[in-house]
Amino acid sequence: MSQSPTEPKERPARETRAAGASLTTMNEIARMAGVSESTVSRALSGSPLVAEKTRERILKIAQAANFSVNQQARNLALGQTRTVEVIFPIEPGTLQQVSDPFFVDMLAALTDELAKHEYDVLITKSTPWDENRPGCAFLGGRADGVVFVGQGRHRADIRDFARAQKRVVAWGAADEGNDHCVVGSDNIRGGRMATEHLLKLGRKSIVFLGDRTLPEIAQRYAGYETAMSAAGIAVNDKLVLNAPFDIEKARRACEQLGDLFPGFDAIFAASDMIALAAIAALRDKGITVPKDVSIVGFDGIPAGAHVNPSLTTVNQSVRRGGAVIVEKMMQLLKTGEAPSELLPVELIVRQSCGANQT
Amino acid sequence: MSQSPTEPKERPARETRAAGASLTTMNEIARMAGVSESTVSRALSGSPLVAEKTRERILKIAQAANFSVNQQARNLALGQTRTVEVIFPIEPGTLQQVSDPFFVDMLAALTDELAKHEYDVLITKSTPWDENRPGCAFLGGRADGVVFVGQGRHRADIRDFARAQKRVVAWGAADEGNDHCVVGSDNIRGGRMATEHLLKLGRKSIVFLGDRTLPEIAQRYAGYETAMSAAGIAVNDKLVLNAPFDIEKARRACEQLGDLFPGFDAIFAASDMIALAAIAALRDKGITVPKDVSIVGFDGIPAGAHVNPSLTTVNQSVRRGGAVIVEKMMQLLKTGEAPSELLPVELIVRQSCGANQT
DNA sequence: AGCTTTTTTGCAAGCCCTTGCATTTAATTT
DNA sequence: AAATTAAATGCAAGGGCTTGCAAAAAAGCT
Repeated sequence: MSQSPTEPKERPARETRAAGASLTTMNEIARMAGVSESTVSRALSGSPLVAEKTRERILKIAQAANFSVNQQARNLALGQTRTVEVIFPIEPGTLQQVSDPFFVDMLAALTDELAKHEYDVLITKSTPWDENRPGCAFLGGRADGVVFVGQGRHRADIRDFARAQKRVVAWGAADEGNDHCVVGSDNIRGGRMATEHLLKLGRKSIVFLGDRTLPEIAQRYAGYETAMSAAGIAVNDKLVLNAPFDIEKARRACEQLGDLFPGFDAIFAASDMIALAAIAALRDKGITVPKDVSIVGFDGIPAGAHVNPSLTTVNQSVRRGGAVIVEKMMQLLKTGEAPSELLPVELIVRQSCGANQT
Repeated sequence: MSQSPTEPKERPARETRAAGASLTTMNEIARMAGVSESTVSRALSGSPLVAEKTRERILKIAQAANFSVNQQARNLALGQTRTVEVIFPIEPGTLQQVSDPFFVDMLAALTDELAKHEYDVLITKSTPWDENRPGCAFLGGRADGVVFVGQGRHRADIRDFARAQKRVVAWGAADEGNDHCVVGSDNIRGGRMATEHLLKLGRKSIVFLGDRTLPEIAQRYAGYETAMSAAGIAVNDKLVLNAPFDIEKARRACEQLGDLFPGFDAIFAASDMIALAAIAALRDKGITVPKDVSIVGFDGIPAGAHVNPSLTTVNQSVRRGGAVIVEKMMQLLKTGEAPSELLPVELIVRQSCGANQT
């Protein structure tokens, strides 16, 4: 029995189906239910175009067959992904910095908020402008938008990227140059609050500890500077020290504090982890916090309340930040644009500044 | 000019293309290059079936058009996703617990390792057996496999899930009952090491602090028990205290320690965060660590080295754990099975146990 | 130049869904 | 009961890509 040559020959189905994945397809469900694929699709997606009786029957069958629709195919058909990519643009090689509890909290917040909108979260370390890894998932059509958690040194890159690809929201320091959406804490104000608090406690020689090449930190520094000059105190360059985020490196950077002492009586640390490192370094030299030196940190990490001395800090509500970022993203996805937003910060006074001696 | 009715009518293309997404399709590139879609596909994927000259031409055009292939479509065609879902099966509502630096480090490790294999990472909070959120992405065909970071109270659920869906790797306490792949630290050994260390320092009344309903913690407790009875000391039930992971709650749980004192002279805390909370709680009562009470924690969080007193702890290499998990997952994806593995732990002696008085 | 062999290309089916429109079936109306 | 309207279903095209196989083009031989 030879088939006519124009008739397509039966081809053995490629055996590609992943072992654990949904074994059934809509097609099979349709066959089982004795209806067309379209009806199954509509039944499952709650379309009013299908009779209630039919829907129930199909639902039952689908359930029994342990079926769940293939989102990949569904999204392709719908021209969406229901996924947002979250990028941590940090130095390649080490993700250690992420240890900073800030990142987790942010990630948790983003995950929660996006889940509310039924969006998935795709995590990436490689940045889109990374030479070696050509594309981020967003560009590969695997995400509807991108969130940059922190702009770090990549501010210009992010700006360019955002300009080309729309649908970008970044956490960090807003900047007139951007026309993309940036959500961030009011770092300037936070820096000022911290510094003013130290000044109010009678401290005069305040060390600034942080990497000012990072825009967020630069802003915190700006606040510091403002407060100092408002108090009529000239900033002493010797007291402005570079300290990286990574706690190990920060600890090493803080070693020089010993030599400086007693040239200063307070520290404003650009992050809580840095504050922790500084306290440890001072302790090594026999310098006591807050007796000899007052310290204020920045971030409000949970552990800050439980260390000794407990950390006075400028708290940024990461939870809130995540919520706002997602809000902006949704707006962006819907309307095509979203304005930047600055989030308020608050000073949490605990022991390390010396205001509360317990 | 009327069209014949059998001829499909021109239909306006649905305008679904996301604004920022790859604007071009292979089709367009093909047209630009004057070749067929297949040739473009082959050219871009490095097939040897295409002439080098043609490939270069196409590559150039694609580059100029800022084209990148739509992974969603590609993966659909290939019957894969190149994505692994990472689930944190923690109590719904709060992801706060994730603040525990352990989770971030783990996530970082997983992301890094999976990236090496060119896999993406999808984060989920909702578990597959969650009533309200019917399916995890894996079941929706959006991932090739699932990693559970911690089994928590869901051990049975995870076991069932793993049995039904293959391609599951879990971090946590291995168990004879499982036939799925579990990677975890040697918690029993770690618990024993910590306890033995305290005993060696001459401590006798050792508090165990942790939630033994969690299998990982139960194992750490088992190690504690073993060490105690090996030393000929009966475990005093009054000294076994329930403390949750969350640092705030742990702190509250630790408040009762004050009343117990001086009924004990050491603490083995099931996690570093709990240890931190305990130290803070003791300090409130005027009890000093390590003078009055020795403490050993578990995890090896980075900040542990920099707090006061610095934490003696059982360190588990999360980095290593992540690498092994991914290794297992790859094996699972390839061969369909992978054996469980137990990872070694090490004791890091610092100040909180009193062995090192600086 | 004519034929065989090897390279390159293109065709079209398939991955698993969604959805506009035509068609069938059921419910109403006169 | 016939005609009209409404409700439920199916058909087939389409989303952007891959790939087996057939067809075309180029290369190698005699």
